[in-house]
Amino acid sequence: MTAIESIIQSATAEALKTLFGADVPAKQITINDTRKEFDGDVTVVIFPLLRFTKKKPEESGELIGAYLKDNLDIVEGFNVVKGFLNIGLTKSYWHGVLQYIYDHEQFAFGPSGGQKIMVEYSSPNTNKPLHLGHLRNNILGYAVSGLLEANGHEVIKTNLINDRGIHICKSMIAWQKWGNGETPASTGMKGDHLVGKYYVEFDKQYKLQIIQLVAQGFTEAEAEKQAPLMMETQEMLRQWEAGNEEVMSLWRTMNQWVYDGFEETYKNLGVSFDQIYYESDTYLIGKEVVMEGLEKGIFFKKEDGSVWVDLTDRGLDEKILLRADGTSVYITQDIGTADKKYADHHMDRSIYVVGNEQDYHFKVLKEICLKLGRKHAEGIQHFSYGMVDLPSGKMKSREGTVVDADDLMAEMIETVKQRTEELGKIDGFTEAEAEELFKTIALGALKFFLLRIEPRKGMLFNPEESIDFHGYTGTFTQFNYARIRSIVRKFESKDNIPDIIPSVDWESLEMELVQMISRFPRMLADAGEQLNPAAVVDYAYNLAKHYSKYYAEVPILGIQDVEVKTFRVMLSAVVARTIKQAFAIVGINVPERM
RNA sequence: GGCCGCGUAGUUCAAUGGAUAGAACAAGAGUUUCCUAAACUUUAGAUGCAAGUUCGAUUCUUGCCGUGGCUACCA
Repeated sequence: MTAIESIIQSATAEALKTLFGADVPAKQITINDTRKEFDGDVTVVIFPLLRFTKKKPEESGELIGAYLKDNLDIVEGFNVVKGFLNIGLTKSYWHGVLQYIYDHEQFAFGPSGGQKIMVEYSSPNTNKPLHLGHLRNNILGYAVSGLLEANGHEVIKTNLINDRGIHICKSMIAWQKWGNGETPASTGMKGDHLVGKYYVEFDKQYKLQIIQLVAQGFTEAEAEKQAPLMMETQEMLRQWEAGNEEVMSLWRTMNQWVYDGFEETYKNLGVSFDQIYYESDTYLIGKEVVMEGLEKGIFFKKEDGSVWVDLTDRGLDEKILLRADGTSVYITQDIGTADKKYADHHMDRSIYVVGNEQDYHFKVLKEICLKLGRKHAEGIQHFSYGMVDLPSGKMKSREGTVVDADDLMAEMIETVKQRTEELGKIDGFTEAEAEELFKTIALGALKFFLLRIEPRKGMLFNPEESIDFHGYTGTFTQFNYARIRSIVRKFESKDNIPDIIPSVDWESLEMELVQMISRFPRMLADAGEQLNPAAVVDYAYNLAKHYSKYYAEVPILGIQDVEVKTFRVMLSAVVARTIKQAFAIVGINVPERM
């Protein structure tokens, strides 16, 4: 089905050619949806065309409008307001659109055969559990992946686990000293939380040592370096790099606890990965690449033996790639991982879902890969999103204001349960069905809340608002889906839904709904191009909102006329399908009853 | 200091350079013999400041003010 936009664009270009002898590329012609307060369905913006028509806006509009009416049988009429040519399309055109959409369930999705795109998201450290910030990352990463798939791209979802380095050694040291052999099994604690507990314990004890040392006359900086705990941790890191079996064994054990914990969280969240990379596997590749660059003279060595890259010609600074002692820094492993990812998949693009605090890091990474002449360099794209703040301010682990991901999900489910029971919404549900409903609503609320804001922007997470069920929420959208399903079930219990949508007169709300649905493909394409799941969520909500008004004002099953009733049910079914599809793309489920 | 973002109703968010800047929450006033009231209707309320480009600027440019991030041999 050709989009109405391009039909009008081409015809307008044709009109300009015929009437004024002007060659204007069809795509340059601006087409808008006609604003509600004017008559018409689509609008051609005439102002930019005046230099071709050499006439006043009104006159130009009239001439082009007349041409379109004469040459396009789907044009029923037109009017010109200032520089805007509003075009009304025939009823039979819209009826045909609706029938087409009804028949083609996948009408909004892009054709397959797009690019091969890797999306890396989540990428946690293994020293503590996931928190609210990770939640935004995971939900965005999953949604962006779905959005790209919906646009016909092949997506490889990956997770790069940051499983080595000083942070995990801190948890290990603390567990050795004060853990008393605790395990997830012995404590009943989720593995990631158990390891996180010892990370916190380390920090506590470490601070005490610093205070003591400062009291003994050391400066703060000296104390931080010389605290026995820190010395021990650094020694452990050296032993890890040397492959000390005892250390490796503890490392493997504790990391496994964390992986098991993460897996549970991912499962509850409903996100997944096609491949998991571990930094412990890739950081050595990074070192090799750096040495390669050094040999080729792309990088240089300083007197102390550290290796650097000079990016001043690209407007950036010099950046260290290997420490003087030969150990790698953060970007070292990223260079290696980028190589490995490409060797594994040969993708066209590689998207990194990482917070905007690392904007500079990814600029540097891309420049380095470019300097190295890597084929994958151009395809590196940092999907940068803003931080999540709380009403009380920034989340700070030191001040214990971090919102834990598992706790948050559990609390939201509990709130949904209470509210749902109060409203008597689960009469006739089995216990399993009820549990599933609570989860669908709670996670829908959470995901909608995190996705509704444009990724680039920082966001405020207000716990009370996030679990609000009214207004601009996932719950409202789900509710309208469930209402439609209820109607369709009732209709189907008595009548069959035909293949052909009855041709009846439309209410204005029905016309609005059809037009909204017809914009689904364009919305998906735009959102996919801009990597903006917020647009998808916004679309689904708006469709639900319009339907809600329709539902309140227009009787559906209550109407006598069978044709009208059937039409309304079929239109409703298409609305429901669209809401479900839009939500599914960004990872939100919908309930059949609620 | 330098670099990169962001400033829109009381609040949280929208608006490919297009018409009278949209929602939601909160506040006020209403709606249920009828398909799920987790609903609907309705009132009031906003582009930080100053220039510039343009037929037209919330959008693009510059300056100022405010705010956040980066500016680690942390990740």
